[in-house]
Amino acid sequence: MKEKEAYNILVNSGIRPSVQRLAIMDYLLNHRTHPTVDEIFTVLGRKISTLSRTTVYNTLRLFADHHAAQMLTIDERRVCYDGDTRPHVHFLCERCGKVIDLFDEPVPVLTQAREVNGNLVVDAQLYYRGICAECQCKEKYILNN
Amino acid sequence: MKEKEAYNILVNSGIRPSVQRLAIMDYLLNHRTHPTVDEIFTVLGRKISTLSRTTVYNTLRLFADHHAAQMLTIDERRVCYDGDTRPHVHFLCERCGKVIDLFDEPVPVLTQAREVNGNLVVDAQLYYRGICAECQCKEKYILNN
DNA sequence: ATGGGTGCAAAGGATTTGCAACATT
DNA sequence: AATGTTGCAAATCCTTTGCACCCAT
Repeated sequence: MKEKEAYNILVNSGIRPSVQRLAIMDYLLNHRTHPTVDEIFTVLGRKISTLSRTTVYNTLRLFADHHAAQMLTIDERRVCYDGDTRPHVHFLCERCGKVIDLFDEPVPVLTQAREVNGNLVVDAQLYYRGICAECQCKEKYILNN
Repeated sequence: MKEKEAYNILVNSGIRPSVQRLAIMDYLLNHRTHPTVDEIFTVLGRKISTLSRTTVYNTLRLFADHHAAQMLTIDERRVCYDGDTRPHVHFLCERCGKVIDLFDEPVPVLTQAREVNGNLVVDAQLYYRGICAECQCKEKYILNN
């Protein structure tokens, strides 16, 4: 079933399915860790031994262009991707670098392209930055010891 | 007056004013182009001949950490900075790479740190992406000729 | 056989690091 | 003297590019 899901998303987004593209979309759907190119390359490269970094770069960009995935530029160092295309807030922990989904925060919903001051808005992203619950715990622990 | 403004922002933000820091803050206040490190280095380097790229990197990061300027990660290729710390939307044109301020769009205002699901939110950024008015014009022109 | 897709190696660019020199208190 | 700041060069890391090969239609 799960493999079917990746296939359907690609076809519905107008992307020709290939072995690599299906594997990468499948990875996105099953790992809600907001993976980077490198994470995907490292993990999938073990299964598809010929997989190249270039293909991962090309594929993820293709997904983003076709709105089959969200490209996140919240981390200043590297781009990461989210297979969940529903609008939601992303939180970056400045300590550990983790990206967390926040589904209960209000987001500007952009169901279709919208005009603002003559500019055509195609995509919207709301980013929060701060310190995640886990890292706050660690810091309190260190202070008390 | 203008130089005073840069000075005041630094001191009020708890940043020791140095020649370089004042010049960089002054540049930010007088150029609402969302400059990159390279833009600032190139322009200011002509006045302060010893200025180094490293210092520009360090200084801008310092400003962002002290909330004396906003760090924008809207462009996946490079970080840029905004001297205007009022909350507002940033629009990136995917054609020409320009970043435009949108002050009339609703933004989640974050006057102070806020807790969301145990995570401490310190900063919020709302980014729009699309095609700017100018680039739309150009494209229509090309289509009709 | 044609166009799209992939992989490799090299190049390109942005950012960080290590360290010595310098300024400021 | 001590601390914070700066500058240079080298290193690092992410991403793109050019090109040859391959696969499917």
